Amino acid sequence: MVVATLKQVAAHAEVSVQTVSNALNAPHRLRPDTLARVNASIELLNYRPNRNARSLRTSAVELIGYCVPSWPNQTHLVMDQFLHALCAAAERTGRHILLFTAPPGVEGMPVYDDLHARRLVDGFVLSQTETRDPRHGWLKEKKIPFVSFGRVWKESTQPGAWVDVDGAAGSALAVRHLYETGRRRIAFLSWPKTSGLAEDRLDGWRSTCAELGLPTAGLAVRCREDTFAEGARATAHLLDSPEPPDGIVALSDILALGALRELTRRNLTPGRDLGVTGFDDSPLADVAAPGLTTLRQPMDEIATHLITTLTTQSHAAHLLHPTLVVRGSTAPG
Amino acid sequence: MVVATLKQVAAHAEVSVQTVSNALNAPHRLRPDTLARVNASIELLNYRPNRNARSLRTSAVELIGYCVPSWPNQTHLVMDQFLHALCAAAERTGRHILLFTAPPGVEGMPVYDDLHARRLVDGFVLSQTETRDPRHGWLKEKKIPFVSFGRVWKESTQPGAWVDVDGAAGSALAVRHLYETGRRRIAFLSWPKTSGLAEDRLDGWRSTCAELGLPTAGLAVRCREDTFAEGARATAHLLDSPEPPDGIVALSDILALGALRELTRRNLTPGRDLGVTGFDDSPLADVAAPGLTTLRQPMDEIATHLITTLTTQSHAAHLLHPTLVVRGSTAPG
DNA sequence: CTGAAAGCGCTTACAG
DNA sequence: CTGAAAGCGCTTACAG
Repeated sequence: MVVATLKQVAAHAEVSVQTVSNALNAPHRLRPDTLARVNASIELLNYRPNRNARSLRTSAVELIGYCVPSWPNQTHLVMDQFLHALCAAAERTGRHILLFTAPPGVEGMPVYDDLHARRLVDGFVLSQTETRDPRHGWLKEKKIPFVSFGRVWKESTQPGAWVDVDGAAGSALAVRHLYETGRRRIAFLSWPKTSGLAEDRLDGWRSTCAELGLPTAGLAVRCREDTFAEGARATAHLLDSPEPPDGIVALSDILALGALRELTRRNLTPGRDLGVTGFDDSPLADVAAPGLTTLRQPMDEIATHLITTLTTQSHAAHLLHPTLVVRGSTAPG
Repeated sequence: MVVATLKQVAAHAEVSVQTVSNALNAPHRLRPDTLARVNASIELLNYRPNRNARSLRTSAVELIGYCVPSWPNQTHLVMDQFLHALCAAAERTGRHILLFTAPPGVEGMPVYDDLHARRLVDGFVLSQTETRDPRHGWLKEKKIPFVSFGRVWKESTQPGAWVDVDGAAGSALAVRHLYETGRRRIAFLSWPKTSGLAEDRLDGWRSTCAELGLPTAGLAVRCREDTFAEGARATAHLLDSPEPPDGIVALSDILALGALRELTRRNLTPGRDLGVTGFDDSPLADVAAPGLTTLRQPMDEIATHLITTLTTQSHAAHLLHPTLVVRGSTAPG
């Protein structure tokens, strides 16, 4: 299919190519009648500006790189939600998302560098941020634009802009909700200490319990990995203790589902006998009987902040708040 | 960050830009010593070819468009697997995936057209193919390159190339596996008739049951939507019938999980009292107690075929085979 | 095997 | 308000 060029439109409208370019990029510079004539030609010839030519000239490709994560042991159940939100937010600014794969950590950085140097992307959205994530410093030093979904934890400052969801606030919402439904011994299912995300959410649980005068000693359990079996194992451990909990805040929907499974196995009814909450409002939450109360991340808000922060090259930091989606797993006890 | 250009490399190596370009794109044309000198300069100056300039000249962007799906009621639990495989396959040919959003059906076609006309992408990978999907014909008529993941069902021929997984073969694997573990009344949980995917898998169930001399009458249930609750409802209906089944092949992991829930609710043990299988090997399959036997789509193979078919512009059709992943839900009865 | 030149389709100062 | 010209960084026939 052959497409019209600026030159052809100019010839058709009997103006210079410059004027057609202005009609597109700075219409206020044209006299109304000229603009109308040019627009008519554009319409008639079904003209679409060649983005490569534009990018070559302006050295901006309007493409944002995003590394598609692949974890062997970790499932990303809300990735489709995130990607859709990110894509929609990018499109609202005339941009698009370019997907790529790269090894994790610093080993993947040459891939980022290459994509940027070859002008395939203007910058990057980072996610799956890890403790002392090496990517941020690396990109900053190379002066490659980026924004991070997730903080580099336990650092007062971190290189570059970031957007994140307040995990401690999430735990607080969960604990208070369980408290309001009558729970007084609320446990926490966590991940290994290496996860900053886990520490943040754990802190929220601990401080909120303290505020409400609830016990925490012996009620935090570390799971080895984010699996159903680990959630069940940790729950079994808690239930077998001398003073079992009546509420469980789990760090993820998967751990929470593991907890639900263990309850069911012991003929306990989630919601009635024990309140359970998860994190992320993944599709799982709706699938589990009797529905999992969970913390939803504001995906559209996250995506919008990521894109605007990246494209304005601001060094902003946005800490957003999750919301609690209440389902059967925390029916009043 | 300022990057070196071809011109600068040429000056440094004391050759013409043409020779540097050849060193990159047709190294065999250079004398070995010239090539070595040019490569040394490329290395030294850390030269990376500007892709926009290249694309402008060759009018190929090496980018493949993929529309990120968003369903209100349908969860796509293996999308991260699919996207990662697709991305990796594209990169093996020096290409990348560009993500975009578009309204479903024919209303979204102007978006596809625009992306192609503005040279943001060379072509498209279509997924979530629907019965009489209007996109295929539309793209073909516009001569926009594409390949479809999924057949336009119930048509002997369809516009363009496609790759798909044989759903009937999947059902056959599931039925035979259940048969081998002692099941003799195998039911099928389906979707509404509008889904070609559902009809394909249903047919496989029906014909394999016939081959094995198993009954099918009254054993196929249509679920209204792909939810946990619908799977449970259909299972309840089957279990309440005069002749309840001893095996269930579900059209999706979600329906299968619904079935498992209903079994558990009735104090039946999946695997022991009834065999249950799903489709897709989503993360759910590993999460459900006691593990869901399910049909895995060969993601890497799918992705590789999609990319090579699209980039070679062939009109190939590839029907791939799923594999059965056996877990506790079909433990011998 | 190597080089000079044209051109891909835009945008951007700069004149008029 | 409009236009002629240069140039973004490559590749591609075409000579030599």
